[in-house]
Amino acid sequence: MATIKDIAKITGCSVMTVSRALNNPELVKEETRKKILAASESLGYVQNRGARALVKGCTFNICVYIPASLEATETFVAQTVSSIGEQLGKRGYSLSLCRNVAFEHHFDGVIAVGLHIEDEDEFIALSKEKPAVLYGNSEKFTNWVDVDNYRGLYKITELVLGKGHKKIAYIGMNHHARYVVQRKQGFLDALAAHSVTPSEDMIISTTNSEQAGFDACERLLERSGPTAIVCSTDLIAVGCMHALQRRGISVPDGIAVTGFDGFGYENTVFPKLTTVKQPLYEAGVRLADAVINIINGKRQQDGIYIEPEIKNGESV
Amino acid sequence: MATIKDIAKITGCSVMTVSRALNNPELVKEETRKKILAASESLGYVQNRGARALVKGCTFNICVYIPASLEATETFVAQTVSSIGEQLGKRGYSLSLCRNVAFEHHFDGVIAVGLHIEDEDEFIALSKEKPAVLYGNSEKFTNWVDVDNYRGLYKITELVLGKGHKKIAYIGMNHHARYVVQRKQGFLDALAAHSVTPSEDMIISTTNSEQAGFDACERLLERSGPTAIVCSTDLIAVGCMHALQRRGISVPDGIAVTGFDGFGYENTVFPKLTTVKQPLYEAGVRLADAVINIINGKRQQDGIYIEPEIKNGESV
DNA sequence: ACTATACATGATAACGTTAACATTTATAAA
DNA sequence: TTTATAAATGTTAACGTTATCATGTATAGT
Repeated sequence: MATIKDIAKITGCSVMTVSRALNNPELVKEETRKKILAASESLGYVQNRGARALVKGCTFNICVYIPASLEATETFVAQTVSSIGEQLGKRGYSLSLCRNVAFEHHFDGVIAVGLHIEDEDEFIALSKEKPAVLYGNSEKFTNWVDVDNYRGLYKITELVLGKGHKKIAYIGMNHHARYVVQRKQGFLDALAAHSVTPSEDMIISTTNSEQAGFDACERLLERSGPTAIVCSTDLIAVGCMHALQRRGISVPDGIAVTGFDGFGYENTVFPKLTTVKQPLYEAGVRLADAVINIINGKRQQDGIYIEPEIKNGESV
Repeated sequence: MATIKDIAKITGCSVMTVSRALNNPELVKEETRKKILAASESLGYVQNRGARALVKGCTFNICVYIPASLEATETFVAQTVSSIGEQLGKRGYSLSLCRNVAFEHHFDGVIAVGLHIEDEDEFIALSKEKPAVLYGNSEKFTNWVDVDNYRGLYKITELVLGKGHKKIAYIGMNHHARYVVQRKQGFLDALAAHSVTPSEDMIISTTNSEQAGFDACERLLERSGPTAIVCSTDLIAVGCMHALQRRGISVPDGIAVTGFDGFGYENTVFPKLTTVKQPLYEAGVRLADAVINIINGKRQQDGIYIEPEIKNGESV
């Protein structure tokens, strides 16, 4: 592998001039600079990040932390990681995936994906020492990027309301996470804004699975008579649609159904599910940019909400 | 950040002894070693990979190459990347995602995911200089890891045959990739092994989408009368099932359907789709291990086929 | 006790790069 | 011209680690 020494030898100038020509070209006379750039090109020179990191005191490596409880291959995790990786690559950074809080690598910054609420304080402590960005919103900490789950559900609920529905059920999730609360609140606030009073027995909390959606839907059909079911995830919505189909209730004419996520499942049901698409790609880009910006001395940012878009199917 | 110099100062020995205690503990007297390890622990020492890389002449960074034509967020790509990342992390390596052939980072090895056949030669040339592993099989190159698409389709076709089906249709793909051919061949060979002659008009090639599956199924129903449809992907299978449902043909009693991929869509149809699950997690682990093994001087390996498992639904 | 060997540790230089300061060369001001 | 200033380039040391060679200290064999 060619080094700046090789370039210096060829061009007859010092390594320092070569270093300058490559990193601060404005400090080098045009003639010299051209000569050096040409030599660099012809040798296929690639900067040795290890050496640069050593003297600069940074690593050009970003740690992506994912709690052990989340599978690396889960759609949400995988797509976010891959998107972060792409953006980091573009900006000259590499990525180390960490599955436990004992960080074994040196890194210039951390991105936490799917952080548990219990681990938030520890993460905040870490952020005092290193640039750290959180995927997911937080009240204790401003440095985060998140999909606006509240707005997403608000928007899709408005869409449902716009079709004239008044008896709207909600199938939410029952685990302890901020987005669970926020999605539900988006639903409730949209109803309130349109002066629709939600009835207690039309709001269900369950786990995020097709089966749970199926069961919840059955319960809804037995005890209440909704004309629309707003689901907090696509998996739940898919379960719902099967339950409806099984009873011969057509969608959307009998009952309208909506989802949330847009990971692909929305296309596999008939009719296609109207859902809110999580902009995971954009989230990855924003997360990567956010850490790098902080590393480069930009002030810690305020939380960024990415507004998700509605993906129209034919289920409303 | 603590360095081995700090540890040396505390323990009163030389940096070299510290380095040895951490990397080749058997070369250091137990008493000294314990003292050093304790100091290392208490200082929260983490090895500086940049410095180590510099003197060792390697980077502890692996390049993951994905052609620009593939989205980083595509399920297949994202899950593979994330899984590779996890395994690399475990083994002390970081990862740089590259979207073009001009590698801008130093790296110890490359993993190519979704390499185009046209780019194979270039990749082989690269593999002469650096450890390189290909995801996907190749005839020109032994260093690959792949899901055994042939076996997967062979197995699921046998499953269908085992239920007594003789008139079995196949909906394959029409783009230029080895796995496309291999899946189809798996289907054909399984039929041949059971002395079933495939009829020309029951073999269709189309694109990988729900709509394409739907259309292909309609065509099949009009001109031939299959009792089972083996699909080359889950998306296609899902399209098929909708077409059947639309015509009131029950699955599997009217017509049996199978898929391939297992990315989650198999659970979103009713009845659940019987499919072949691509072991993407395992593939990622094997790919990461393969590069690292080559880096560590193990002989270039022979191609590894990972046998995919059938995931039983209720569609056969 | 005295060498020969194994074991344990230390000193030095090197990896490729850049920061900090030093020097040279060119340009402008007097 | 001379001096002051700016522009361009060079020298040296340092970042944290390990390879290599050198040295010191036990242990065993005679």
